[in-house]
Amino acid sequence: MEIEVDLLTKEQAKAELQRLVPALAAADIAYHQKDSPEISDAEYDALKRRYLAIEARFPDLKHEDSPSQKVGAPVASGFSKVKHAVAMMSLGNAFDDEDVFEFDDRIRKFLNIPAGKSLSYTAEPKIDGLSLSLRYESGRLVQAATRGDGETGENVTENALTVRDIPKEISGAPEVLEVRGEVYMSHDDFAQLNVDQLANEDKLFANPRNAAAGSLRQLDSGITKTRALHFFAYAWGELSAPLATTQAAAIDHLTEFGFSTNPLTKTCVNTGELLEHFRDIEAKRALLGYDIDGVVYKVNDLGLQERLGYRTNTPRWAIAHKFPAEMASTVIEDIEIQVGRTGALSPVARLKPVTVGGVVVSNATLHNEDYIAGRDSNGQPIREGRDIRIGDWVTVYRAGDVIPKVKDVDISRRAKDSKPYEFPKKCPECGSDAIREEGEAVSRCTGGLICPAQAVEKLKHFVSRTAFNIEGLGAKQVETFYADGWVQEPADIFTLPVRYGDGSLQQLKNREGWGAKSAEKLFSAIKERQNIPLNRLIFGLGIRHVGESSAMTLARHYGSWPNFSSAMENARDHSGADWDALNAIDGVGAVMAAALVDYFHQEQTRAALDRLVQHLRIETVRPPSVEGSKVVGKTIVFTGTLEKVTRAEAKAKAESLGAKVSGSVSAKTDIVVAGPGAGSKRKKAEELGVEVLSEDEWISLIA
DNA sequence: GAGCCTCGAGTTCC
DNA sequence: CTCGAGGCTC
Repeated sequence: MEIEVDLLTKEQAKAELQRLVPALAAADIAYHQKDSPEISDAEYDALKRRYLAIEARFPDLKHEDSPSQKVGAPVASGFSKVKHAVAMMSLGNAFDDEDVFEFDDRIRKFLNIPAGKSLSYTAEPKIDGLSLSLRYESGRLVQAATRGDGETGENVTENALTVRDIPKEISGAPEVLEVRGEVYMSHDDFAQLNVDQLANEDKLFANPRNAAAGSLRQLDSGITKTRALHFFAYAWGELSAPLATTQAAAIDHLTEFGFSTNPLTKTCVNTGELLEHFRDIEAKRALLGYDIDGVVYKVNDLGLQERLGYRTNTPRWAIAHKFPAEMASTVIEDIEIQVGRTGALSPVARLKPVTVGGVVVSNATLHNEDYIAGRDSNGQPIREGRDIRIGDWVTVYRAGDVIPKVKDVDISRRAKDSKPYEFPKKCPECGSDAIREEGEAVSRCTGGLICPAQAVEKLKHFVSRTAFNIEGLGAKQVETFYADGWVQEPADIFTLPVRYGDGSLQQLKNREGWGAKSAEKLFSAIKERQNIPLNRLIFGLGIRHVGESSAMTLARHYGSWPNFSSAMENARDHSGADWDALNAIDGVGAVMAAALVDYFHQEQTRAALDRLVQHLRIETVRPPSVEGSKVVGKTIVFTGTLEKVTRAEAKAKAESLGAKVSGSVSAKTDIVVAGPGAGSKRKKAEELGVEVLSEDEWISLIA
């Protein structure tokens, strides 16, 4: 008899994983390579489910060749997936000097460093290539992974081994060292490559970055080897021992290990020096021989970096100062309206194709009605109030070097008979009224699920990578399946194999792009996702105002589906204990609470939900298991003046240890941390018998 | 009630 | 990546 996963001790879990990994591997080989399964699908599924459940509960026991790392993928992308031990984050951006000053101010505020006191940074060119994480164990390169979405990348080890700048072995480094940097191609090598491509009648690369990315992601590492790729190291991920105490010294160590590091890396003692170095690099830009798109600034002291920590997607201690974007002129040929999953009507400009920053751009977002009219949401003029019309000549650029945007309109070239663009009052997809609520910027189609555009977009969201992530069922497939009447709502996805059985396999096979293999894969992917973590389910429903992050908050708070759904039902009148509890969750306000509760209460959405959940086994979610933390789940109130750290820092730290930080003392408060000057809150805490700690006591508690 | 910060939703191109 | 809106802090 198996023990419930939830009741396993860590030792038991470890032993069981050791048993499950080879069993699953053997079954995999038997199934895929010998084509003769040795265990039934049901048995295999049960093993795998148990494996994943154990792994989910004890993430640090994750086995190197865990089956969870092999789910789907290999055939679709050709590369296996790699979960980064330390996430590869993106950077915040600065577009002008003012943004750089604000960056410095923010950091000083957070760390409580007065303006007079020196705070040094490193500054280095931001290479326009693709980031790569190299893992060294005992000095040997064991794995190279692309950034991917930051959490999970692709395993490109074979290809990385062919890049000359990447050492295969290093000495003097910590036992485990993940080196991060940028793979890029020089202008000369890029030009030569395109000459060769032309000679071989292969397609040309648009720019060096695409060429580098294309070269590194070759399935045949023999091809990668012929491409002149280079690598600059500038950061690190997992480390078994610290490299240094400052960013600059750590980079020096990377150089000593044998990595190329950028020669224009400089330590600056203030923002003035940062900007000076920025202009210096900008002046040298054209002579470097490789593409850069800005300069990266990082707080030099690694201890301070650690204190600053991370926001959801970016570190607080670094920023990318971008060069001004390249501009181009073109004509707006048409303005079309797209309908999103929430019914939002978004205008998109169809442009006469034009090259901007090495890429041909033919569409640009126009955001909303006001943006076209030349106003921002406060009615303030943008583009000096010039509106955008079909037929206008406009300047476009790629915001952050990615998203095309319309910068300005050339009124002098406007046709005499041109008329202002009239924003539609009806949904172009279903003809329902489009309503713009008072005080809102977007118009929304009122058709709900009657509107095919909304229905399809909701389905796309449901299957998307961050929601149900059903391999083999992407946006394209959802569109055809919807058009064919196969899938109208999420529940239909799970009845697909049942309703059509082998017949649907036959139908799928007859479709273009579908073979027996991919059809089987799709059905097994669907089956696999009948086990779904609560947070992914909540997010996948696509309830307005409930995104990935809020879904996680809710899942952690309620833990299980029965808990969550009954609370939503009980709160249906927007009152009562469950309603109050919902509103009391940190990050949930009245708007989100109403959206959630109404979703469960409204007949249509509720019925679709009931149809869906009967196919699912919803996995419980627990708050982050913060090993050794003594404050998990505790509610902390900080009051008075904190002397060692700032308020923001204390809050971030407490939350990272699984505590909830609140502003006022109540019976639910567990600990009040009181600095000098604490008054009424301290008194109230004492009255309520809540534990009161000094700042020093708090620090030793969490040490 | 204003002002910050974070998140959600929508978007492009390879 | 950007903008707008929601949530929280001051």
